[in-house]
Amino acid sequence: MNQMADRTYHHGDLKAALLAAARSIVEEEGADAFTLREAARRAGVSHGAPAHHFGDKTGLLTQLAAQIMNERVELVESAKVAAGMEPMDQLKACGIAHINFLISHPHLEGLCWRDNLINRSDPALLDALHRMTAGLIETMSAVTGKDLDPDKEANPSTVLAIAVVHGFAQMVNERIILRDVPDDERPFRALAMANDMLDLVGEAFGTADRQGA
Amino acid sequence: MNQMADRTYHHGDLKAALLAAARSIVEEEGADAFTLREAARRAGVSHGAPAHHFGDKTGLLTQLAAQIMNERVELVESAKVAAGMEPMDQLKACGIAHINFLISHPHLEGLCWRDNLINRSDPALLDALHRMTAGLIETMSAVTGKDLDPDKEANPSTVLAIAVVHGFAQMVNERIILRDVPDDERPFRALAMANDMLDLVGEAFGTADRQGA
DNA sequence: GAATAATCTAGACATCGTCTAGTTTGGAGG
DNA sequence: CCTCCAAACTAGACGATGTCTAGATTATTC
Repeated sequence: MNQMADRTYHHGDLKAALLAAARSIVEEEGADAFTLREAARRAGVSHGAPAHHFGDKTGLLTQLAAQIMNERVELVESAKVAAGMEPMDQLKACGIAHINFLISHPHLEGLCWRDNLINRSDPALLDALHRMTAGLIETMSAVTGKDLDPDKEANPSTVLAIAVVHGFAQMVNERIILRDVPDDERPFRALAMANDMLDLVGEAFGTADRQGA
Repeated sequence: MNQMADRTYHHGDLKAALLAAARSIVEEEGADAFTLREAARRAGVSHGAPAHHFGDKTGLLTQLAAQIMNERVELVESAKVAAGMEPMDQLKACGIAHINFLISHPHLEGLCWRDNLINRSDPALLDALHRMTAGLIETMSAVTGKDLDPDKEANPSTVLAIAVVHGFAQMVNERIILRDVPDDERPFRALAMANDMLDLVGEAFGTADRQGA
């Protein structure tokens, strides 16, 4: 083929190139628009090449999803550190950081929950998910004053926190709210709205430790 | 073909048969598993037949999605009526009804937000969505004592309510919580957890007229 | 420097959505 | 009752996709 004339038979770092191609496809056109053949085309290799590095389509997208999840966890952790020492400030910063990521990369986020496209049982993915919840529960322990088990997520406060963040992001991304706001204004408006909402939730957490667990 | 021997050339009510087939496919195997050809197979017609009634794949799934959305709205409205006159009771009943539907039919729910599979701008779909938010805002007006505009969704309380419900359902369906609970026990456990969570949220609404609900 | 493993190509196959041309049937108007 | 038209349906084709297989090319190791 012509397009491959200017490279050697062996690509060199095809694995990374395919992941990058996949990321741009998913980010621009959504997870459903991704095809192995298009990724191969963008990397300048034949349609069969990806199989050698990732096995199949699911394998490639699973690695991409793990990459994305870890990026998100790190962004949230940074925001938490930057928020100072006050637990409630940290919690809110985490919430805003999550929402900011989710509405900034809706398609990448969407990939991470698609059972038919990725392997949700992949160790790297489970690990990233665990890091995410553990970090939140740690913060939540400080806020409520209770010593919550980082390996157990099932207390009402923690569940509420995750639900609010994910639900809000979904509402923005699915255009359930802010439907008519121009695109360049949406992130700002969404974050402002998230701010108001999280303040409201904060009142619930303030009362949480008065009741039994 | 053999399977079509026992019916006339004209099916009679192919449109309904295809919608029913589509529903069972989506419900059992998820929206991604749906194919026009399989739906046609289940209805006992050729693979080209669906086009005449729905145009294309998106057309069929869009009609199915509208059907599902309307079912959900009606279930929630029933629950609200059954909850009595107390606004806070009504609000909680709505939340539980939403969550109950969402975790009972995760795949059907999933279909309703898939941009690549359905036409989110379809009038019937938009109408169902509007009915859903309007009903909630009505209830929310009674709870907060404020006269909220049913055509505007953007006040913190309402946003929080929708976010919590959708977020919680997503957490259950995506196995972020209750991952190791056996399937037959999950709905019960999930609803109990939803109950606790919604009680917590109730405090955030600052209901002055709340009386030991 | 040769043997072996890794990497990549190229073609095949089944399946999918959609298009087109042709066949069957129900029903309206005479 | 008959004719004729439009709606309903069939059947084959096309391009695209994921995956498999056999073979070609290159890196690496001994």
